[in-house]
Amino acid sequence: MTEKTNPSPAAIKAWARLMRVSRQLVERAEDALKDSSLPPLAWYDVLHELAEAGEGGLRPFQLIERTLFAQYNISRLLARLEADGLVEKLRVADDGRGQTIRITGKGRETRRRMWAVYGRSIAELVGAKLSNDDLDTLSALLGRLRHPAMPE
Amino acid sequence: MTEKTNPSPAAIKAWARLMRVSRQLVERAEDALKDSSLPPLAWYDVLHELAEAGEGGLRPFQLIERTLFAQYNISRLLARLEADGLVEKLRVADDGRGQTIRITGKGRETRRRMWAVYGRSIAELVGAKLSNDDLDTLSALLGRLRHPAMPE
DNA sequence: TCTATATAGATGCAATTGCATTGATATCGG
DNA sequence: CCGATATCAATGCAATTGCATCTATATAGA
Repeated sequence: MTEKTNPSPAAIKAWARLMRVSRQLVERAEDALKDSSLPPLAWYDVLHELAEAGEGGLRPFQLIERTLFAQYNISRLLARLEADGLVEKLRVADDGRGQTIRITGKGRETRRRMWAVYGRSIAELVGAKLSNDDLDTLSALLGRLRHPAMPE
Repeated sequence: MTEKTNPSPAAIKAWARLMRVSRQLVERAEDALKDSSLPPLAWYDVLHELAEAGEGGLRPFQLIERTLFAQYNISRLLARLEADGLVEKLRVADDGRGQTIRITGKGRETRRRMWAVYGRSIAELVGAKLSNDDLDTLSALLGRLRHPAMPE
């Protein structure tokens, strides 16, 4: 009987901090983007993955794996990105069900402008608050909370 | 010129981990509640604050301060909680604009049943992954990322 | 007191999310 | 090759969120 069902005070506190801080940081980063009339973070996440993927693009299900967004969410987010001309959908030869999503020049440009704001938020909200050593410690601790199947 | 506008690699990594891990943990906790046919985490947050507040209850704006939910969000969440009989709204004597929200017996019971599931999630997702020392370290690091005006 | 401004909370409407399901192709077992 | 099952992606519909605004009361200042 090793299964713990009641969390320790230390676990509860760490959980509460994690919930609060992450929510607040997201909110502040979103606000910064809005203040610059830029799209929300979710768009950045997708554009970032697609930019890294290069000309080969990515299949929607690969984006789902990388971003943790729900399937229907990616489906509609891609529709919006396509409507804005930030990505293009390409039929893929070897799988009639699927498609490949590729970032466009305009998409790269939008991502670049978002990063100018988003990166500054990260620098201010995290980089300016902890030393690099502490940041590494934090990354390591968070890494141990990942689900086994989680990427990166 | 001390203002950093570009985040260090360590800051980017910590940010990315924080975003990913927190999203994933929330999702897993929400799933656990759903699997038990219980309301979402947001309800727990509010019921928890109200339970701690006791019979005196809390004003909606106090809930906003404590939970970080948006004003319109609290307004409608409270309407749902009231419709379910989990809280009651009381006119407050000294401020005609406001009201006081008090948790009901049914609300306390619902909170209790939610905690049975939520607490187990915390134990499994966090408590079982890190030692108490590491949890304390994590809490301390996250604490330094809080916005100055953030409660707790 | 009277007007201007601030605060508490609700709400109309548009956008997004969540859920369940569907349509379409792929793959597997016999 | 054929039917059963699995995978990829889209979508109808309900619920929630976000934004802007609105109503009502409180407070501050002339």
